[in-house]
Amino acid sequence: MTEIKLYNTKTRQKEPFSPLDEANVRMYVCGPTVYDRAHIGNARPVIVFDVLYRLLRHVYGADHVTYARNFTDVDDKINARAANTGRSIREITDETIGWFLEDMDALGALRPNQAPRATEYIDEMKAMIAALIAKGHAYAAEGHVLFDVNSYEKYGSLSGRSLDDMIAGARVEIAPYKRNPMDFVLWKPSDSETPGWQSDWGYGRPGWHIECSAMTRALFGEQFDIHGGGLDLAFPHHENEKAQSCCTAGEDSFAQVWMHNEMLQVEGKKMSKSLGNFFSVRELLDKGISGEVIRFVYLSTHYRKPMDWTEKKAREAEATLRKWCTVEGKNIDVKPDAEVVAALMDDLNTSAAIHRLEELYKADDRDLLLSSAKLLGFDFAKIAESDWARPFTYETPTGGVLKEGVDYNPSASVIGWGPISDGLRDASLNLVHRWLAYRRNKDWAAADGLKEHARELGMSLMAVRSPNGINGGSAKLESNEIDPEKLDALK
RNA sequence: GGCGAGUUGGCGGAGUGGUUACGCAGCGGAUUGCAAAUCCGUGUACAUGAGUUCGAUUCUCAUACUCGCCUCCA
Repeated sequence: MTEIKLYNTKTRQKEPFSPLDEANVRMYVCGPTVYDRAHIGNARPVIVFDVLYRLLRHVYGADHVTYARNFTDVDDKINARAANTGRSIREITDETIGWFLEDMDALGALRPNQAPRATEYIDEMKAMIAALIAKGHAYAAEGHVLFDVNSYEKYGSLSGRSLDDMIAGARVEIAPYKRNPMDFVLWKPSDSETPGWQSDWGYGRPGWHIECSAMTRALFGEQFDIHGGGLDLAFPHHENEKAQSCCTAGEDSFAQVWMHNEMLQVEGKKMSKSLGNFFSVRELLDKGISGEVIRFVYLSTHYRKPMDWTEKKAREAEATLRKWCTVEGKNIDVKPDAEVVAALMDDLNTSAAIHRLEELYKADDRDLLLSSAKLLGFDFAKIAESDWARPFTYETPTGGVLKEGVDYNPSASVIGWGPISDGLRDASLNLVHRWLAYRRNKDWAAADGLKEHARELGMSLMAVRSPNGINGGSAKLESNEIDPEKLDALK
């Protein structure tokens, strides 16, 4: 068996993946802070690591992979949202978690085995903070507990930074109680307005980074295999997680492989609220762009390259998926194509895997196409049932000559995507017949005029040959929202 | 200011020390009243300069440009 190779941020190279325990491969991915709808950038790690999860399950067996993704449900953004809306924190976080799962389901992402919430692991965090203090890696000051970066020699090694460089150009918070400007908060004081827990260092709440260290410890133990997340988390979040964990359990502890997906842009620009190109997964779905199309666009770019979300890519992805989903296959138990698997094993080369799907499509190997697509998280059978991917065609019976040289009964058809109203169908078929009548009379000007007007409404008229040689016609609808009365009014 | 990534044909996007994916668009032909659809055919691209090499788009160095992170952010 070929081995999986993954790019490890820690070593800056692609290396063979060998799990600590093949019977229980453990992967942890940083999940969202739950205060608002997931934006499309949030979806990238979800989709990327979903593919990895599927691949690991394929290689090691579905029962031998544990995937955990947390919800950060204690955070100042959440507090602010609660203060602004007057709603309780729990209400906000519960609702947001529901949205998140719903939206990610739509993208075809499998749910992780574990979805720990930070607030359920406060005791573990406190224990870890206490351990760090005991070992001299952290200190309490003015109600805060801070991690002492100078106490960890390898601080900065994950993200490739040195303390001196960072301090030199730093934009860090200078606080009087910090020994080093880069020291980061493990615990901070809460007042009556903010959520908090009693601790040895006073009433307070955890800093952001400690939750991942504490939760992986609780769920996975001191060591686990893969830790994933967006590249923006590499520093400071992951650097700090690593420092916390390694200072309590040794340099070999915590994640063996660190993986980071590159960022996402929109139409060539950084997605930001100020540019107005900031939108949520839900907004995309509501616009009629299906989750599978979104997934396809994401997977056509390698995860370690910046990905540009564009309308054009979405349209192309939709066309491709429609094309592939027309294939019928029954035997979904067939093993996925070896080349698709090999592409994924090569540091998740999803783009190459998709290329291979195109070849399988062209080779007309339907079972293999379906089973391989499934490994990428596409269920073609299901997609084929969805409105956007389901073609509709209505055909009148094949035409015939009723009276030689005088009467025609040409066949007419209407084709398009998704559901169509009877009114639109009938109006379309009528229009086809009128067009065919002009053609029969060789009134090309009238025929072409009608065709042009129909095109303006979103309908393409095409001549087709019936098997018996009699010309028929077909109307292709670009949209099923065309007003039938407007079609009837066309001359 | 610090750190990092990238620059491939019209667009998107893999990949390789010598045989140069693939998709979309385009072009030519068949076909068509004209089209559409379909079928057949078609593209020698790898930022710039230098170096290593028998040979580099692929390795090394420099330059330019783009982008990201360092601040809540995946």
